Amino acid sequence: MRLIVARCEVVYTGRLNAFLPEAVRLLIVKADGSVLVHDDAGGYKPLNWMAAPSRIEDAGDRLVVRRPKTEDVLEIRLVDVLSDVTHDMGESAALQKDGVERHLQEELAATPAALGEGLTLVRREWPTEVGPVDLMCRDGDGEWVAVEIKRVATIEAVEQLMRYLDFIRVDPAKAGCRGVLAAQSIKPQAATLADSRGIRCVEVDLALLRGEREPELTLFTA
Amino acid sequence: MRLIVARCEVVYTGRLNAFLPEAVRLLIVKADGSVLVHDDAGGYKPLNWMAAPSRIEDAGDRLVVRRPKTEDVLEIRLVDVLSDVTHDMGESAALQKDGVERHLQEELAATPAALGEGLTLVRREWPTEVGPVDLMCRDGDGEWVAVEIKRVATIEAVEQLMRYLDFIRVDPAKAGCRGVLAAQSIKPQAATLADSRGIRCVEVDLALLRGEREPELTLFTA
DNA sequence: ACTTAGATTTCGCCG
DNA sequence: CGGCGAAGTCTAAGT
Repeated sequence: MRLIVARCEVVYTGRLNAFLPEAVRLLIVKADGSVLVHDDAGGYKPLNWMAAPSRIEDAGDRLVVRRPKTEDVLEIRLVDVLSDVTHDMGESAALQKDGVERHLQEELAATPAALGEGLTLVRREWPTEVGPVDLMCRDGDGEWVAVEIKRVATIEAVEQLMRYLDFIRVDPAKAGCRGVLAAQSIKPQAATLADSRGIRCVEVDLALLRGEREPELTLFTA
Repeated sequence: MRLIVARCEVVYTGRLNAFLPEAVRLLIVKADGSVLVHDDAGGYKPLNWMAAPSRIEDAGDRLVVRRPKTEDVLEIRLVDVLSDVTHDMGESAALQKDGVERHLQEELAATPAALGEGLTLVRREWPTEVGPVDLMCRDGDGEWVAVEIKRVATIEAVEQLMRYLDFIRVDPAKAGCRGVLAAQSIKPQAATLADSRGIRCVEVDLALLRGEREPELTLFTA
């Protein structure tokens, strides 16, 4: 990894055109060819960048980064190099995560009643012609219930569930299938659309779900 | 900006939990308190990070970054510091972009006739219950026309426009409202779906639109 | 290889 | 400040 701190000017042309006037910035050239231009503020997104794979042309006072097979070009004019060091970073190690949508699905699959009275799970990832439904359940009356799960539910989630329902209901045995949208957070306009489509919304909390199952678990471990 | 290259272990807890096993990585501490943990490969997204504003606790062999008012905590255990330098970056300079959807919308708002014979603009960002329509126009016969604008139009764009139309047409005065999808590039599947939904597709070219109005208006033609 | 959907999405605008 | 939509989205998984 090469780290350059320099007064520079940056031009990107490709899917759009972008220009950075002369200023002091951090340039990162990664081992795989990725190039990042960072400011001393702002979020994690670089001001400008080029993804790997790339071909880098280093003319000393000018770095030209091209992405093969595309029109993308990142051109960095180095006006004043304040620092230029290279580090060998050796072996890497992958990130481990917990708490993403899949985990919410696991908890709800284990406790479908949290989504409504008398709900029982039939299958996770129930396949339809347009993709898998997160949970397929039946309610106390034996009616089918398709559940779409999101961490944050937007209008897109409602449309996704509607697509599934359209195909599920083609089967006469499931013509009365209901839809439930479950999420940690549901956007108001998503709720509005869901309502107009006859889809019920349920806000759920992952920590709470895990906490609520704990007593049952202690019954067996005690 | 502080740049640390170190063998380290990183734990994030907040919206989810994430863990990075011990390895050599680049740590960036920006002037505004943002902290980024970068690997020597991969895109511009850090493996782990914390956005500003943050409070940083530096115990030498341990950096603890907290985000006030949230539960977010980023904890970095420094096992072996290979480099630790700080640079004063001085004044910043903002990024200038050209060619995004907004520019396309501006041009089409100024020249709605490019979308069809006799079209006149009524309003940009016309509000509906499920979001704003990019352009609301009327045609030569006085009929309403809702326009959705994209840089690249996919099936999603067609569904988005259909969503708007469903709500717009509830008003009897706009029951005959037509839909037009305008984009620099329209995916074949999107065009097919649009056709089946009675939505007209128009491919437009930003440079051409500008050329028709003011030949030398773009940022980087000089 | 291409498409689909998630993301600690981030970012910017507008209320 | 929150909601909504775009993004050079990126990225990983399934087909």
